Amino acid sequence: MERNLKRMATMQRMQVTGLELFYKKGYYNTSIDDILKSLSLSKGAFYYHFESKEGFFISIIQNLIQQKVYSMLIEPIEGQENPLNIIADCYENALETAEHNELDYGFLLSNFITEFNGRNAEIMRYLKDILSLWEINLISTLQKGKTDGYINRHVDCEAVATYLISSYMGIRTLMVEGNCKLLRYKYIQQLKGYFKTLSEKQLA
Amino acid sequence: MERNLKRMATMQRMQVTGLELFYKKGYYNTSIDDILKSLSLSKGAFYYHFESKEGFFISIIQNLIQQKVYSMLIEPIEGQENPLNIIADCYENALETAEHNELDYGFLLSNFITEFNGRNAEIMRYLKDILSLWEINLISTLQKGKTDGYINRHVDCEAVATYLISSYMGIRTLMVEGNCKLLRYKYIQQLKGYFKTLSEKQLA
DNA sequence: ATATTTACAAACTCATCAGTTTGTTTTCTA
DNA sequence: TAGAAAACAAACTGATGAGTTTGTAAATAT
Repeated sequence: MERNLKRMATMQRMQVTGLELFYKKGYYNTSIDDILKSLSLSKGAFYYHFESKEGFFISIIQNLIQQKVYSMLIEPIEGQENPLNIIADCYENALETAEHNELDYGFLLSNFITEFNGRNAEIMRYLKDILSLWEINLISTLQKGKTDGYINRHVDCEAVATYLISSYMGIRTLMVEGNCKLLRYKYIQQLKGYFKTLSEKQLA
Repeated sequence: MERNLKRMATMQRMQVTGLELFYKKGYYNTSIDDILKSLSLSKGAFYYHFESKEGFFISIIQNLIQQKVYSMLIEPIEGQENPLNIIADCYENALETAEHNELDYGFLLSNFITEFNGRNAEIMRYLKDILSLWEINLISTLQKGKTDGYINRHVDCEAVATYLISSYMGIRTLMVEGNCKLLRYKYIQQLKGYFKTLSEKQLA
């Protein structure tokens, strides 16, 4: 019993450190040795727990990235109030987190999609699945917003979801350089302006 | 005289093929040998013309990427008409190009910024400069739109420029997977809706 | 025509990396 | 408490990659 716990602990240590380094230096530019060195572990330990570098990364997607995207970007959006307000708050919150250099999992997703596109179809599948999950949830939240009278009935919810995800990824790419705080402010300001066009009671 | 011409031709062949492969497989995941093999050239040829892989890539930025971003995304925006319409057309045009898998240099920029962020400060500087050029041009075009009475005077042009660049990068990231044509349609549709909030004569 | 520079080719160096093998210690089990 | 399985460590393998060295044919200069 105790053994299984230790096993899980070691695996998770590797995954957490692995994700950190993959994020900082990129997957292809990070060696297994880099990860092991920063943990004072050996190759033997790694290949005892994981079958390959690719398998290791897939386990990171499933155990860390997917969960975090869900808890930071998907789950907070569900609610009874005006979805446009909730989404704006959620985005602002996520971008503020990103500002303090903590891991932003929405950005991670976009980062890795960029890195693996055309290079590893297997890993791309897993990443795209998370993206789809996010998209589907946005769409249904927006549609509920229609039913509840917050969003104009002529709005194309799928298009809005696409636009929301793309602009989020884009602003995060921009935030890697320059004044994050200012960028976040500008972005949220424009986002809210955009949301007004979707609102049921459009301003005159 | 003839010699210099040959020199330039060879260098350009390397740069064009290099960019193509760097784009497809990523910088760190593409070896000099990959490029040389597809050109039937040798290491000697490469290191005769370029001092290093990094120097080679910087020359690609300066000779190919910068020029193309300018000619595809910056220069077409200058004009006397309503800048919002021109920008929408320019974006639609660029996204249509991207759909047919031709090189989209705006996307290239965002791609490489993602890849080099935190990994190569030198190259990042060059990439960020191009981004700034784009941004500055967008801002001044939008401001001219104010003067000419196309854009509402309360609009924050810098914020709009940020929003425009970020959403473009984001939508291109999304377009690497799934239905490009549909994505483009949705995106342009929402963009135009957003533009209405910036317009001088707001719809009732 | 000869000497020299240019524009490469080919083979090599040295570091790194994913994955293997073998050996050792710790922990659980019977 | 012996033995077996688990959880590693350490050294190795084979491939690849950036950059170097050496050699050579053709173009150019003198």
